[in-house]
Amino acid sequence: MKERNSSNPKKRILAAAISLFAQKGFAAVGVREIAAEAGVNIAMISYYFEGKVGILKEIMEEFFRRYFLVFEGVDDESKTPEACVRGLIHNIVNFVRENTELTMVSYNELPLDLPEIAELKAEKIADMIQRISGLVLRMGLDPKDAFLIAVVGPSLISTIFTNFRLRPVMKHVFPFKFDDAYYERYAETIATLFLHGIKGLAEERKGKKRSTK
Amino acid sequence: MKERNSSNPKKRILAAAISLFAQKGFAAVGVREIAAEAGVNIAMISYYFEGKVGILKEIMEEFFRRYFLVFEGVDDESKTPEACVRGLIHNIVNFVRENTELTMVSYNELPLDLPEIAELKAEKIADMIQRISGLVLRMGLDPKDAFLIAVVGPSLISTIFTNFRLRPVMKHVFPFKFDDAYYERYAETIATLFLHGIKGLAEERKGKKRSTK
Amino acid sequence: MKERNSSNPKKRILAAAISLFAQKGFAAVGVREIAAEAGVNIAMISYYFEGKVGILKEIMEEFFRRYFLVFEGVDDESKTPEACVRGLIHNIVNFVRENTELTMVSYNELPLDLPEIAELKAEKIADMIQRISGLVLRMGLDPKDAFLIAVVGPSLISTIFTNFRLRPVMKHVFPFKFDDAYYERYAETIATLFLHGIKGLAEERKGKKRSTK
Amino acid sequence: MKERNSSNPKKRILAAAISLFAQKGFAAVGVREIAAEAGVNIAMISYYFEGKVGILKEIMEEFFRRYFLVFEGVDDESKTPEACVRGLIHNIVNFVRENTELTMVSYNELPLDLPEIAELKAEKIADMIQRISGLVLRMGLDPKDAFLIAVVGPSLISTIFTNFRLRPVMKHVFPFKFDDAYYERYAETIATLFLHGIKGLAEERKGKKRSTK
DNA sequence: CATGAATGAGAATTCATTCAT
DNA sequence: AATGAATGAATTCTCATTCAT
Repeated sequence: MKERNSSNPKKRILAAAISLFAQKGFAAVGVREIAAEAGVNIAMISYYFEGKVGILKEIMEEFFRRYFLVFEGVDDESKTPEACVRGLIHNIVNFVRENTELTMVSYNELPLDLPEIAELKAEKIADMIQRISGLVLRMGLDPKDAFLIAVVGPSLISTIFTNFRLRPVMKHVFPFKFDDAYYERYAETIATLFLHGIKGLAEERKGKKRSTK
Repeated sequence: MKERNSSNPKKRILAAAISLFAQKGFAAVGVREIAAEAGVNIAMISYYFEGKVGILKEIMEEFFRRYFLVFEGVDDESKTPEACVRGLIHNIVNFVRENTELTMVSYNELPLDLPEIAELKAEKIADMIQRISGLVLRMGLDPKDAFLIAVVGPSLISTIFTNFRLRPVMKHVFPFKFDDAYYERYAETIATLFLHGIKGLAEERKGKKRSTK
Repeated sequence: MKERNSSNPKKRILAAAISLFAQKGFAAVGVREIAAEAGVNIAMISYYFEGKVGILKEIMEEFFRRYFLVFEGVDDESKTPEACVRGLIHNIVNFVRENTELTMVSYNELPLDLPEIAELKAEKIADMIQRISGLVLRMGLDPKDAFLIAVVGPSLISTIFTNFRLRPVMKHVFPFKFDDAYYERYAETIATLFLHGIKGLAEERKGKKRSTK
Repeated sequence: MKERNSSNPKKRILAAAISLFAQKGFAAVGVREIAAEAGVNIAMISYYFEGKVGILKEIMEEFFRRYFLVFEGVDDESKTPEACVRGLIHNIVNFVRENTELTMVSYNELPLDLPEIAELKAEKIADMIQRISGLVLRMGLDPKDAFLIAVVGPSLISTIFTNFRLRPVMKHVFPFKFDDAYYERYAETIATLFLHGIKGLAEERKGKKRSTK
């Protein structure tokens, strides 16, 4: 992903930081460590990023920039809702697969209180929620039912992200081969899980409405 | 939960640390900050916990100790599998609700590479997986299908935990009142979501088996 | 020597301190370490010795008290000077052998600037020099020749003490068995070395005096 | 020796450390004290030496580097053994005179157990013993008699080193003027002492051999 | 652009000592 | 006589940043 051996020092710093942040968390990594890993002088970090948090900002912006692309073109009117959801899930799985460390850095830091990035986070999160909600709507849930949307959307995302997030501690317990076949089957499985789940929710909802009439 | 105004200094340190770690992450919190928040001398941290990581260790051990209790008595033979799962989900939601910060500290640090707690994590994770898997089995999935179990179990847990984990950034977007009614409905909702989802997976599985015969 | 398993806590502290100071030097040993080694509560050190330096003071006083006994009764008029010197050297070797750690602690700290024990050191050193000088005199050197006495006395002492002092680093280079036979031969050897050396000095001295007449 | 007012911060740190270590011992000196004495920022100590023991390592390496030079060219075949020994003793006395603090720091720390420098010490000691032994051999002792060599060599060295080592506590007792004349006479005196002593040992040895035949 | 040196604040930890019990 | 808790200062070391070159 990020070229670690690039001749571009800024890219090397970014690549080193992503790798180290993903492994240890932002706060636990020092600039000296990043500079050493990137093969760059320490002063270059302030020069290019105006400090350590500057790196994190660029990382998170890059993450959301790429992440949002996943939602482009998914909501295709010509396809059935089910096909849309299956396609989206495949795309997200593939996205995280191809941007694992970038995603983990951003996802791990999301709930932590770091004043310097609070604004950035708020802005991106609002954007993100809007996109995922739009899609869940198409899957048969009543648009007026914000609650279900607010439950199902994050549940789907957290399911996928957490699969990667806890990989380091889980891999010793679940000895799967994480190859193309695994991810193909994984995406299919959670698509089935959520599509049936959503259908169940929608039916139950209808039943309730009728009974309350 | 943890008494912040306890006369017991060790408990005060633990309470202060849990709160600060949950807010900023373990690495971003200093011992001076903890000591100040707990109203104790800095040296007391080494005295009681033998260093900063000692606090985290006790926190994680306490988390898992309490967390494992949730699974006790859930697998009741006299109840239907559906009732068991609904009960478990309620219990987990209530557990996280009552131990939010404790849970978040442990859950946030889980994927981060902190050598001093690697062993502790590995041990607890293995235990945890075993318990959750046992329950998923009862819900109608074929015991031989380790893959589905390895997908559904973590998906359920991550859904609940992430609901709390991303609360700080989400609360501005979803302006619900997080009261008893909310949590009641939340637990019911994801119970329905997963029960229908699992049923869907089980049926699809049967269909495949038959077609491959 | 010092009973490590004594029921007397003060003696246990002293024994532990002597051992640790001898190994690492006074400044490098902490009171907690001493207390742990002695199996005693930390507060007992202040209670019995009024602080860490108090232990060192008692150690040095004990060392000099025992060391001075070696010189008692050595200067026997009925024996030849040579016999006196040989006897003294044997006694010193045996003394250091039986009080190795006690001696090393005191001897190692001797040149270091520790204000609290400066007075103690000055007092004991003056006493010590007087005793050794008296003996060197009997060995044939002119009493008026303070210079020779000031050279030979310390040379003899430093030879013996350093043999023990550098034992830890030397033992890998000189693989002797440090048994009774070794020490017997060692004492004989340096007695011969110094007796012949002193005789040589005395003769040269006479020659010079004559030539300057 | 070490320029204390050098513009080179590393040299200033080294000079300050040597002076303070010689006075109080390695363990009793803090890095803050060294930094203050050297007029540099505390962080520079880690920057240049990677910690406090790093300073000691460089000091000891520098000591041995210089000390070994003293033995170069001493073993001159064209001179009598006596002349060689007298020359060596002069050289050692002059060396310690010109490198007093450097020597004292190294010599004082030699027997103390400091794990970080254990390897360095072992290596240098082995080297040192070899050099001194080679010279003692030339003085008439039987090369097969390792015991005598192991006694006489260290005795000579410890005599000279201890003369400097105990200077601080001795100077009040022996009110000599420590000028060129003193050191000249001092070197001559111990040369005579050891040359006659060794001759005595060699003769006695021969006598024993004959009597055992 | 890039570097090595330098800074001052802050990190975690340990120190010897004292206190109430 | 003895303890465990507690203190405040001091320990070494590392932090992110900046500067002159």
